[in-house]
Amino acid sequence: MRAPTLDLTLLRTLVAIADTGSVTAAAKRLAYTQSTVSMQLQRLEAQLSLTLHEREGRRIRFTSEGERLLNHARRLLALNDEAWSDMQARQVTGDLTLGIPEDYASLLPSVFAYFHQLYPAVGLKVICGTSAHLVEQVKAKALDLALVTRQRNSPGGDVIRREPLLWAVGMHQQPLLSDPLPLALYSPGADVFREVAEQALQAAGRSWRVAYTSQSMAGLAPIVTAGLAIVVVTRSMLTPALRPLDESSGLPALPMIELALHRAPHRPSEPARRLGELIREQLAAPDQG
Amino acid sequence: MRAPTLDLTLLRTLVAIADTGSVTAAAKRLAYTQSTVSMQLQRLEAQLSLTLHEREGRRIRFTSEGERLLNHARRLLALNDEAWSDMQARQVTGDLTLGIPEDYASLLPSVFAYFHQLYPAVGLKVICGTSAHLVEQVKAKALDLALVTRQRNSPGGDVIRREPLLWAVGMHQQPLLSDPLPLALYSPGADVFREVAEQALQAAGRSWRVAYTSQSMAGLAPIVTAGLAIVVVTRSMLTPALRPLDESSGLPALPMIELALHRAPHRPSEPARRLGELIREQLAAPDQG
DNA sequence: CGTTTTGATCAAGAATGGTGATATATGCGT
DNA sequence: ACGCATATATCACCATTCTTGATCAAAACG
Repeated sequence: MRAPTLDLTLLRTLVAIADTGSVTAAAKRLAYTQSTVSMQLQRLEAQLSLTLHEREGRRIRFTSEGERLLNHARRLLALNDEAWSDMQARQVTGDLTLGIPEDYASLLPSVFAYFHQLYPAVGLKVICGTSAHLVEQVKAKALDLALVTRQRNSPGGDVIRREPLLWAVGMHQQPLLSDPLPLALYSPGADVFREVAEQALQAAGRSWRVAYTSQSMAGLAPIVTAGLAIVVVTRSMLTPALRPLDESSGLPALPMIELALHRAPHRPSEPARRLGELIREQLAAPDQG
Repeated sequence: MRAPTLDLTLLRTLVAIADTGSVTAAAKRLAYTQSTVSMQLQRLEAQLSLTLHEREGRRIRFTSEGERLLNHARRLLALNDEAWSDMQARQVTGDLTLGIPEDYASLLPSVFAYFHQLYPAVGLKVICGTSAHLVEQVKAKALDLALVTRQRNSPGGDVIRREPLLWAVGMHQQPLLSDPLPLALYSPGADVFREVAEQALQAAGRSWRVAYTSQSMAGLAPIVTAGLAIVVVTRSMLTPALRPLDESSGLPALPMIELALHRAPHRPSEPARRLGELIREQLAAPDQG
């Protein structure tokens, strides 16, 4: 007496029939013939010695046993698919270099951790640089992927996420709304942040001066928290030391910027595809209003 | 490209190999030949294009992929087995009569609910009576099962559970320890409770009188809660209106009684077997100290 | 009504899975 | 070191199972 074991293939067929509502459609979806699906359904019923379906005219109706088995089947298949893709993921090997602007680093550690869990055999290297520079390196195939602020003049890549730009000032400082406005600028979007800010101010009839510049937010932090200038940041770059300014500050609204993922021009390696998908999934959700 | 589906049969042998630590032992357990199990393992590896095991000498070692798949396999098989037995349970049909002493009814409603969930197609009838009477009816095949207090003179049945007997008195009453002790007796154990109580009192050199009798605890409740007599109950029969008396009351300790399940003498019907097993499982745990 | 679509059934061929026999390797005792 | 006992891998063969294309019946549709 051997242990009773369900055939997941048959359960998948059952689910397909339920989803599509017809044997023929299920066959099409599963790339079987109609007769195969018909017989699979019978086989399943025979194995369980149960009646799973009835017909009223042409339409199929599942018995209560059928419905019940469908529940089991869906759970079982979900687990199967998860197991399968997990096992396959462990086979993905190779090396992979991703470029990001230094100031986006805070966005990604959880993604890296998850990626390493899924693909432990992939050697992932991350390098930092300005968006413009990274895009060049991707084109030169020095990088597999780069997650950058989308440049006006290099519109390639897929938009992963839109983020609002904000004016921000040191947490305990009053906004410095003097004229000209003292700006601190840095590089994550290379010139994008600067262009955007200057356009907005110009349109609002404000004058400004670039009081400080730096390669990264880290370099500007002391100046900004000291209240000597205001910066432009994305929402995800806000730290406890920064306070965003809303419309009541009188500063012009800023447009959204786009995070774009650039892929090397040749056919992407499997690891690169996977990481790309993961980044898209993980970063897609928030802030696209 | 068809949806990738694991073969649960192969996963089961994988688990068997892991459990037993050897291909041959796994084959024995699963009633396959050794060669079959060996090939099944290879087939599994081939389907996943993965190496799941290595050998060090004779001993088998699973690779990290193998271990990982084992986790998936165990979960998948657990779900499979649950699904299978659930589906099979729905096929169990028939009628079934269970006898219980009225005062055990409180013990069983959750069991009945669970039973009905598992075996919705079984018509379950419950009848009440004294333990002695129920045992007779089982012998006469008028009942399929009876859960009774085990009688000294009818020792059949399987012991499901042992329960301590307790002296109890109305919640707000002082114990009536007058001499002779006024007892209220009723029938769940037919004469068992009475015999046991009287023996204990006699051994302790106490005198007593049977102040009240009734067919069920319900009939005695007013008298006991009024403080006119003390009763003997099992722990599971305690209600908020009853207060158990411990050794400090000076009453002699009472022995345990046994709950026994009697089955009709002919081969039990499938529903009867199932309910019997369920009762055993559900009632087995507590109070056997 | 005739037409079309859908599902069931059947026979046949292909593919898969299990078995026994056999070869090979490992561990163990003398 | 040698041989024996036990475990595993491999192979060819056979039985069973699975899929398919063809065919038929029944239902929907106009």
